[in-house]
Amino acid sequence: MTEKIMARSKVDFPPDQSIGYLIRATYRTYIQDLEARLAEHDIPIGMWYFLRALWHQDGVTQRELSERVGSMGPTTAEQLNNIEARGYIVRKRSDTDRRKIHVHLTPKGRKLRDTLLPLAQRNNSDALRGFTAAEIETLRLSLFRIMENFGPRRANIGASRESMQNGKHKPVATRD
Amino acid sequence: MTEKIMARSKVDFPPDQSIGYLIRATYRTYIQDLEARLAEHDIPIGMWYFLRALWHQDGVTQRELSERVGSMGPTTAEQLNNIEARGYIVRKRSDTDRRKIHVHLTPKGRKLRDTLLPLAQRNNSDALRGFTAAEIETLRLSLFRIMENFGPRRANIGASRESMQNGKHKPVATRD
DNA sequence: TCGAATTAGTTCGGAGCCTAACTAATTATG
DNA sequence: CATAATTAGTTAGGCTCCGAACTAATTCGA
Repeated sequence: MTEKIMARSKVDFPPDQSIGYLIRATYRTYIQDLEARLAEHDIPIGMWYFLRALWHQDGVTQRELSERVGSMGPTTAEQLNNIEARGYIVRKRSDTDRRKIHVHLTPKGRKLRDTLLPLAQRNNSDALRGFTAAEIETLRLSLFRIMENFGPRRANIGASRESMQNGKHKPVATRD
Repeated sequence: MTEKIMARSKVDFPPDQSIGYLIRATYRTYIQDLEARLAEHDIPIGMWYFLRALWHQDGVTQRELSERVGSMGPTTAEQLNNIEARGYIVRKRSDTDRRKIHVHLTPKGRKLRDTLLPLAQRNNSDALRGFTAAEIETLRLSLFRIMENFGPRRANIGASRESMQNGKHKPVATRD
């Protein structure tokens, strides 16, 4: 009764018409779903991205991991501490450049891949249930374009340009 | 040199081909951009969503705010504490139901709207630079469909169905 | 070659968000 | 009407993530 609806006053820009709002909401439903799936295997979401990157390529440095996962140094360090404590990885100082630390999966960590990677695939295909291949490609391109619009230098946080397998990716403002 | 590329072995599912990964990456670029814009006005991102919801409709309860923003009770409580401490809102226990607390903007809080809301609009239009209206609509529908796929009961976290102004929204699995 | 700049990683502190467990008020039910 | 179930909000604690400031190693340039 004390509610005042200001909606139509002056500038009306309801939250749910903002693309940022939608992206956030979509992200949250996605992440909560994934979190629940991983919880069944006792894997905190924070570890997930790093394990995933390591299954894809083993032995990379922490710096490279940060880039691939899209996280900052401290986050990477912390998660690697957790993952190491569980015995999924070992860290080896580089011989040629002693600043660098290479991260290697242990057999235990490597074994996880077979049980956990299908989770990501199911999560993925569940998300896209009912989408045609063309719709998926359109969506992917749109997300790429948004990332590039937000900050060209950041557009490769989540995925590298060349990952668009069939180079249909329209190069938007490549910023030489 | 100690790197082993496992990419092509067995199940190859590179991170950047996962839609979840792309959504996460897009969300992160978006949120970091918004965070930076808000920082110039000394508004932490955590407050933003609640202020935004209150500018849209004032005097709602904390419960309603939680629903609109898509956050859980404790998050709402904490952010409202912060916002209240800054003098942007006051909380009033309901007379008719003393469990409820209605949240009201102060003049100070209301005034913020004029300076801050345009930020959201700029953030929005920057994100979508180069998109046609049709492309935007397609993207919005895709995000809605993903949310519904992840969990029908959650699909209204970020935006209510009727917010799709021109009812083109294909009702996917409306759950009776 | 030696000091400055850069690079890799860590430590610290804090923001944001959640779940679990709680209190208080209201509503439903026998 | 009394008790149980539900609803609104809070408190406590944990996970995720980041920026700032730091150490150590390497590279650059005068």
